[in-house]
Amino acid sequence: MTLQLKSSDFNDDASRVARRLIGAILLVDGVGGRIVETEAYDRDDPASHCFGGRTSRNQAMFGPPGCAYVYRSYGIHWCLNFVCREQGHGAGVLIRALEPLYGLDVIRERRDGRPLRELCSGPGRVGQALAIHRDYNSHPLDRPPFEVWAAEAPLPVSVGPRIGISKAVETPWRFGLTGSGFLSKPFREGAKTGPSPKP
DNA sequence: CCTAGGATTAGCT
DNA sequence: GCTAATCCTAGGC
Repeated sequence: MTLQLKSSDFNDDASRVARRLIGAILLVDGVGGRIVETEAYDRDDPASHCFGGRTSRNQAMFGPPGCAYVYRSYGIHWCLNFVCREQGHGAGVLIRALEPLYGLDVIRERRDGRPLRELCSGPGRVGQALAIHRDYNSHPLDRPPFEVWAAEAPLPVSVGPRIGISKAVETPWRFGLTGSGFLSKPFREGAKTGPSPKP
């Protein structure tokens, strides 16, 4: 049975939500695919945009869980996060990569005809492929144009340090679908966790 | 007011 | 591996 995630599903630690989102389906106006890579960011986390408290930029992360937090990266890319925890806490999950599955023609056009492997493998690429922009900031994820469907089966998940940050570089809050060809970068060997092997 | 630098990417050496 | 592109926030004065 497939379930559409609602706001209460995001009222939890960002690292747990990030782990649980691996394998979920993300659509924006029907365009998207399977989430294969995420990162968690929390209020008491020097690498997080909400470290140091509320500002005009990060206010969405202090809003209700289950909404989008959209930010501009390097003046060029729009990146999408899912707000976590109870309202006012300040936490989120960065969507770093998708396996593109729905609206491939639209995605290819937005991504300038790049190869399949490069369509959504990186947070800026996801933003471009799904046409993320600032108007989606604070928008609820259980209402159009967003749809997020829960992963259907337990999946093998790799864990490792987050990418592209300069603080808290060792915190292992990056999660990925083990063996996926759509990750932004490979995980170190042995970084696998996931469902315990059946005895 | 001023400005350093960032949860990145693409293209070139 | 190196770095330009490009914007705008956050923090300092």
